[in-house]
Amino acid sequence: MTTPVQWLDEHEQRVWRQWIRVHSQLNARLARQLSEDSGMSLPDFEVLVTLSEARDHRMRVVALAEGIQWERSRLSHHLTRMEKRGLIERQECPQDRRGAFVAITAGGMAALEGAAPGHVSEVRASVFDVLSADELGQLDHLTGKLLDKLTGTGNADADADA
Amino acid sequence: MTTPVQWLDEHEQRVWRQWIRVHSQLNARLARQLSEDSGMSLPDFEVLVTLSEARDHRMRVVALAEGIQWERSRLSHHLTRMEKRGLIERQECPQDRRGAFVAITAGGMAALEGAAPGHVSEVRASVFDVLSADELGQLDHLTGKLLDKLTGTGNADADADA
DNA sequence: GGCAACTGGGTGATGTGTCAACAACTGGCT
DNA sequence: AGCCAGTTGTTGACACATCACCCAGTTGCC
Repeated sequence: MTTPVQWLDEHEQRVWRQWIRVHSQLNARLARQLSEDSGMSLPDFEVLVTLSEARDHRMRVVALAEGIQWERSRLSHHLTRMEKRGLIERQECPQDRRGAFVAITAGGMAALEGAAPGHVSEVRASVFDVLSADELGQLDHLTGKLLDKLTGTGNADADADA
Repeated sequence: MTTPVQWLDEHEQRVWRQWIRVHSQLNARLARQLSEDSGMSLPDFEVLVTLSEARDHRMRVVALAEGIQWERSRLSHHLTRMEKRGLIERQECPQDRRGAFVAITAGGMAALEGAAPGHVSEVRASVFDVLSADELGQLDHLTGKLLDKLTGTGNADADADA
């Protein structure tokens, strides 16, 4: 069956490739800055930020995974590496003996505090300083719309007419 | 150093996290679709598309790396894996005996042709069908602006400290 | 010619992401 | 009580990315 495929037109293709390149460039730049400046990866940073915002600086593994939208096994592997470097530690959970807490260590907090300013500066310089207030609003709107489609309701075509 | 760090305000932070999530969700979805549907990864696809557009369906390794903006070693590793699966092949380059051509094989072309429709449909469904013509224009503008900043191809006359 | 410097491409080690499978535990059911 | 389904978190295997380094061939320069 040759279901007619609607290919991307020239404009769409240009935008699509541009979009992909923005992401990869931006990602590469942020990763390099963080790595060179603080010896930490973007995923490390994400984990540390989330833990640092949690009560008692610790969370259940599932909650952390949920918070940063990672698969459990990815998180587990990553935690193992971070634990080896002393950034976080695992703690037993008495309430549910299958479970575990992940806590940010003092060293992890220090690393985070050392890394944050440079990272934020880079984000600012690469993104927000480039955009006008108007453009920031557009970006908000666009990403919001795309995210709704991507996460919202899978197939249900409930359009949020805001 | 006591350089005052200008943190992201609430709005910027929301947009930033939204942006990151759009990227990771979209990537995950496209990767899964391609993998389940055609047993191929997003990077595989990128390589095959670029090769298929080349004259004689082959390119020098450097040119390919340049075209898809990869580091050479990443490409080399990836080509090794793709060669094992019969998607591409390496050929000697008589003009420069250090060099090599990479060519897409018949199997690679077939795989690409099998994969393309589903991939394009997914991109369309996840992105372009969601946006109005106006929004597409905004996205074009925004990504263009960001990319200029990231790659430094912004016009030289604008920047002071270089 | 001869030598240094560079370029094209590859390799190995290590960090990162995904999938499938697993043991340990919980909780509901009878 | 015993059984079974579901959950929590981990592991192993493998694909992918990055870094540092290497080798062979080319180029430039004397």
